[in-house]
Amino acid sequence: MLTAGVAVDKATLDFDMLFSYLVPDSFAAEVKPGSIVLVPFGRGNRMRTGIVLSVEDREDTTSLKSIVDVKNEDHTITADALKIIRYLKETTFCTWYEAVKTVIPYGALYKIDGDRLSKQLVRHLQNVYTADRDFDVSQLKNEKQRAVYEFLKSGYYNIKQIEINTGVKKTVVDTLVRYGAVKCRQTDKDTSVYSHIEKCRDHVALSAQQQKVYDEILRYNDDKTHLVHGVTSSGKSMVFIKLIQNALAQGGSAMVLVPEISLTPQMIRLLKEFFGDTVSVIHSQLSHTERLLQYNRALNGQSRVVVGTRSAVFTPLKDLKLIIVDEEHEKTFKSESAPRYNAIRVAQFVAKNTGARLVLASATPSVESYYLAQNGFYHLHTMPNRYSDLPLPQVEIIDMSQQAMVGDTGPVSKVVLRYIAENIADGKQSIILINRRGYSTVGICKDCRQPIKCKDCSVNLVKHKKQNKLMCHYCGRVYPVPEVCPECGGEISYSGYGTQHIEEYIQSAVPTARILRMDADSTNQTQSHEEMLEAFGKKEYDILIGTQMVAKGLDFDDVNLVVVLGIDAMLNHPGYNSAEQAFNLITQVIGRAGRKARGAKAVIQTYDSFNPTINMAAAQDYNTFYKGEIAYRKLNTYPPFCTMVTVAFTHTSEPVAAKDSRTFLEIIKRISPQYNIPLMVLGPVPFDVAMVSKTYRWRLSIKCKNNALFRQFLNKAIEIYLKNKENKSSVYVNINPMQE
DNA sequence: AGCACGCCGACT
DNA sequence: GTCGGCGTGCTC
Repeated sequence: MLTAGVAVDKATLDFDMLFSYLVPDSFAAEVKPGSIVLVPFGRGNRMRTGIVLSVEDREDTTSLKSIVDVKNEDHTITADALKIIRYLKETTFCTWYEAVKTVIPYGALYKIDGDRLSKQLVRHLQNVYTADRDFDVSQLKNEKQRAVYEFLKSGYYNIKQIEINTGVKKTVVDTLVRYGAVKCRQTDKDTSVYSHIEKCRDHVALSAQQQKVYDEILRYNDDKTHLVHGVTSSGKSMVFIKLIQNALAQGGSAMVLVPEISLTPQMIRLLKEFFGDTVSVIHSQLSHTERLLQYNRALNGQSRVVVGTRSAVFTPLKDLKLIIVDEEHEKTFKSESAPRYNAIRVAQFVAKNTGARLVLASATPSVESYYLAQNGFYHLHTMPNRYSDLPLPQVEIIDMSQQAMVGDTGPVSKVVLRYIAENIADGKQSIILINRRGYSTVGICKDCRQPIKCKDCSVNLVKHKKQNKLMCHYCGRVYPVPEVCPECGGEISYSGYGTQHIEEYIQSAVPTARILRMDADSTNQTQSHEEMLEAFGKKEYDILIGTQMVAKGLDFDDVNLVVVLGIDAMLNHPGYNSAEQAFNLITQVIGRAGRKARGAKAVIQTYDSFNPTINMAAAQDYNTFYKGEIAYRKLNTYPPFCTMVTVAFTHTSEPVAAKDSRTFLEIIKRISPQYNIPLMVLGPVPFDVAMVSKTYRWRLSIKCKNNALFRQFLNKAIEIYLKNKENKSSVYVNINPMQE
């Protein structure tokens, strides 16, 4: 009898497996790996969706339930996709269904409707409009019609784009179509803001430095990863373009992974300009429809270039020849929810499977990548000079305790305020980095000295002035601003500076400044991040104030001053890699200045002016930083000299989470001798933020060598833990987490 | 995660 | 006697 191995929805780690179901004869032709099926599940035989991962003929089929309904999308799981699903399951300790849903754009397309799977409303097509140039404009009746007609002369746009740009409703467009003034056609739905950019460039002129790196990368035909270490503004992007051209010329395709789509508009624009509509933009915000569309475009060879965030690594491009990971040090390439994969590791797996070249690039490579490159595991390519041969900005470190001694106690020192004013007077722009959003970062009672905390999370609430609310940055819960201390009735004093407060402070010190604030709160109001960056690029603002999102990959000609505020908190953050994170952030943001002109300046404010990390970042001295950091990692056995594995235990009761984590430690102690693997276990300890959304979190940190035997050992320990019903906490595993 | 089973106290 | 609260165990 024909049976299917099915990954079932809502299975949890403690009973996850591929469940075998009978394939009824009526479905025999339809059921294959990749099929979406409806299966009875559990005692109540309630219907659940599942995805078929394997089909086999079996003798003994007694006690198997049968598949009730089947749907096949217009794609099935490719052999490569199946490999990736197994890879995720094997290396990230996730469930089968989590792995499948991540790799393939399924799930929300069908809903359970009795004993049937029914397709939800899915639209692949949309109407786009353009002006008919042969139409006699004098026939148009009014101003609105003329405005729409003029706008549509520049290309094809959908209704939403027309509305945004002309302020006109659909009826006007319909009227124009009836007149014959505007032509309408149906196209694949692509809501990307970049969809209208057409191919307009072809020729790439490389500098000697760029050409050398390009040639070197192509010279090797082994399967080693390449690492390009190029200073900020060294012109890495054009090397990428030429590499992609090379891949396409061989009939292949290419993938570009970036940390965050909305913050890399310049990279996307560049790709669109060179490769036009063969480019697909993929990110986690896509709707299921769009994701499926892009997936199929890749599968059938319509898109040859994919640019996207970490999930784009799963795109099934045909004849993949090249994967580029830009800003490879960024922590967004690591997923912090299940499946907790690292897109760079997945890219290496994909590259190995497909024979594609993998190129990682950064001005500040992760310590791990650089170590591997230094030791011959990666090919290392360096670009030490800026493209324009302009010098890096001159960096000044301002000691805030010294400033305080001379009576300068503001959050932004008087020197910096003067630089800002001077820079505006010169017609130049400034970027100010303050890595905390909100207004005041802490409210403390003057009587009982207790900070005001979230009721559901163990973190201090942040005051947001514009909304006049206290907000929890962990769970998002919003509180009214209390008149007095909720504990003792004392007076509350708010302190600590977030982006909103700095914006207000600088505005009052430099009243004429046109300030743009960009952080997680500023996005969903009137402008998207893309639009904000575009407005700043058009010099509609003098100053860009923001969190770390202003540090990434931006390329503006007229930024001649960069200011780094509040970096001390980041350096003091617990975790073995806090120095690396701070070094990268400072170096990257300093690199935003002086990209097209001389005399650029950067300022770092700190209470710790002798801090070596700050000084090395100020000197843009990656190599010295790396040497110190790698020595520290080796001495203390931190990555890359081991793998850090967090095993987390979560429960609504803190003592239970604590007890269960201790129980797990005992299990590890008991069974590890049988495996004979090197291990170092730290903890259990509560997480740095012990409670999030009413759930307490404890963890063990294991230093190990992450190989198949270790994963087998850890799976065994988890199995023993879950088998004992006295253990109540949920457990999850995170391999090399980015924080904690 | 659900869901059903079953053991217990409470109540017409 | 039976209704339902929640602890427990199972899911092809």
